[in-house]
Amino acid sequence: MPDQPGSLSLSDVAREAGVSLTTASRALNDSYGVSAATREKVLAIARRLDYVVSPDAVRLAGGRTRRVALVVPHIERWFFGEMVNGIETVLASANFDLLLYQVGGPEDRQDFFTRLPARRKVDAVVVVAFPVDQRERERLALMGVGIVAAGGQSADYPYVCIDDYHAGRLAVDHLLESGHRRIAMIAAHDPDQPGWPARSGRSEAYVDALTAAGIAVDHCLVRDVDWGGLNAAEAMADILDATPESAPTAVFAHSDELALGAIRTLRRRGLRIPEDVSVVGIDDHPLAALTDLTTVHQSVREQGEIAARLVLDALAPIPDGDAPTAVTAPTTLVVRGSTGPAPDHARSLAASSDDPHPELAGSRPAVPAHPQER
Amino acid sequence: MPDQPGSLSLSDVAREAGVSLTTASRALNDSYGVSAATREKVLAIARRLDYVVSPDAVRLAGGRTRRVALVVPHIERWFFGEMVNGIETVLASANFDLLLYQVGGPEDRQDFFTRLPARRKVDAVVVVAFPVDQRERERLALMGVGIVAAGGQSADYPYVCIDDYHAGRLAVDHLLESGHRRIAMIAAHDPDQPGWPARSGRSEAYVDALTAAGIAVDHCLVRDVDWGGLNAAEAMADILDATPESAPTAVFAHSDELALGAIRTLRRRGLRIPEDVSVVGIDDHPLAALTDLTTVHQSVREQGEIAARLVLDALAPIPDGDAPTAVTAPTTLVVRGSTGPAPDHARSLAASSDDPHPELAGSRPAVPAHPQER
DNA sequence: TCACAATTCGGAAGCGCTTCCGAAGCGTAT
DNA sequence: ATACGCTTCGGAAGCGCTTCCGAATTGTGA
Repeated sequence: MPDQPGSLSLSDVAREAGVSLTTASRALNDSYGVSAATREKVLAIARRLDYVVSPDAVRLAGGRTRRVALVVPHIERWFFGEMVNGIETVLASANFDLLLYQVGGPEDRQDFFTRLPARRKVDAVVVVAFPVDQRERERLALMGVGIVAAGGQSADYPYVCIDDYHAGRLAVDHLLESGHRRIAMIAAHDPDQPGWPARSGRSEAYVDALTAAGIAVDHCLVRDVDWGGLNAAEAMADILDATPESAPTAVFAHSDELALGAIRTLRRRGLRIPEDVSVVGIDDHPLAALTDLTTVHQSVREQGEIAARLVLDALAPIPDGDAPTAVTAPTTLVVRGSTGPAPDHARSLAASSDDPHPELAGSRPAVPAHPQER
Repeated sequence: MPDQPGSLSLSDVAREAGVSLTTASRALNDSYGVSAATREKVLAIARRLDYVVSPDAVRLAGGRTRRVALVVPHIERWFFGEMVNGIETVLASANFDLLLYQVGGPEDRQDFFTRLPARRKVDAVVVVAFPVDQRERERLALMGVGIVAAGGQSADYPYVCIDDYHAGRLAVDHLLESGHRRIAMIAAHDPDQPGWPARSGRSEAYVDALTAAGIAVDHCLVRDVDWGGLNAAEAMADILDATPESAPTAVFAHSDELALGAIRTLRRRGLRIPEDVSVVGIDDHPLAALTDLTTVHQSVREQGEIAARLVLDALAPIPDGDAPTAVTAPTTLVVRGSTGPAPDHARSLAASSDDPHPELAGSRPAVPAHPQER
């Protein structure tokens, strides 16, 4: 069976150009050992005939595949999509193809690492935001290709990620500086991703920041939920229920999506944001801007681009010794309308133990805090 | 250069098993012309040696690539991510690999269709939610492989999509039934996707629904913006500014993200949702549930799965004549908290021409309309 | 003018696999 | 016992390309 209907081969081009297969090949690649004249002739013919090499043949004959595998948990989630976006952009412009492997649930995962479907198919693999354990690392090694981690730290591979601790501090310190003392935290772990370390960096930041401010962490204010806004909403309700007399005046969510969930619950309880409680997330999800959410910005797309460059470096014929092997992307606090100063009475609370927000039920709506709105 | 470091070839397996290359190959595939005994032996050896075929060699020798190209505009957007998710899931379980091509802006597009980077690399291509024009269709045809369209209607290829007109009617009729007469519409077109027809189906529905209700469409209430929540927010402000004495009591947004943008503007203007104005979107984006947005649900993931099945059908050795060539996925109205009955005075308006919402500036916040909250 | 080097090119092997076709090996009917 | 058919297997060609190595051509210095 021919390579593909309608495709012609290099030998066709060679014949047409009146040169040998060898020369044609060289004209198309090497460009050494071929005179400029013949090279031009071959190229012209190739173009005229609309010739396209067969990547499989190239590969078989000893070349690289020019393919890289992308292993990503949930392509439909903004974070991963954005990451893939960045990776695709630079890899595509370097003429690499992307093989997408979605490895979500535990079965997927099991299957992926045992079958190793990308084996013999790619020059490198980038693992997006997801921790690989020892056993999985060994399987991956079997592929015999370079590996880079994007969106997560890794001791074993070159990686790009943010400093989760720093991001957490930015968020929590912002709350602290606004006078908040009772700060809740909603952390999340992906149920499919046991032991994702990123979260713990953010949690650590929370603990440290409070401690540094002389505040004891109250475990009634902390929840760790499965990923998802709805779960965060529940967690928020939980926290509120657990602290009827000492509700938090602020909440630090590990991600914007969680923050949005928390906000829903707060609103439904008649609490105003930010007058009654401030909320801060992490990510700067596009919807954060839309919902006026204060957050910690990270450029996921750029991280993707960097990851791709890490791949390219690793694949370079003469590995660049100076090429970075680990880069941490910057994060910055973006203050929007969901955070504000702590309610006055909350500062001098601790004595009165009745409903801290007796006036809320009938309170007036938030004054539009955005005079700049067009 | 060997196929890949550490990989052994079929001939290694054959030698080890004491059979010929031919037999080994047959044992691994055909399973015909080989006795059960030898087949088992070969399979056992292959397993023991951890043998993996070289897909490139297979391909070269005449097989299929078992790869399909995915052409998608913006992988980071929920809709596309979800679609890819669905496609990946079924294609992966059919042992196909996915080549991802992100074709966003016009340059990308130009480049993709002229270079045709997927040429000679795949057995089929699925074009996600994006209209290909005549010239592009011709280029695509050059690839000589099957093509299916996902998330958009196409006269030329098998496709799966929703009935945009129907979805639009569901949304607008819902508004109408709630007594709204002044209904704004925020449509969006992707600046990178000239002439996306989906939108027009939704717009048509708007016009038809109003007409059927005996309402003339007021162009002051309609805006067509570039894709994005922020743009929708601006459009909403525009509409409000343009109709100081006859503000809409409802808005129909072509997508949830647009709806969220509109909501932001409404809230900042001190308007309550749904007491003062109702908002309905389309998609049932995960955040719609979180933000209590009434919307028209579509299962994008399922559409992806269906698209993948269309691909599989097209690739089947004996094409199934009964296989569907076009399927439209169902849509259903999901009523949440962002829509409600039209304000009383709006129904008998038309006479008084002063500010229709004089009391809004100091109005009370929305009563939590969700007693079911956990 | 001749020897020799550099340049430009072609022959052929081989990458890992599938598959056509023919060769054994075996059983059964005559 | 001979002939024939079926099953099981191997040889070898070929998929489209790269690359080693040697041949032909051209140019250079003496």
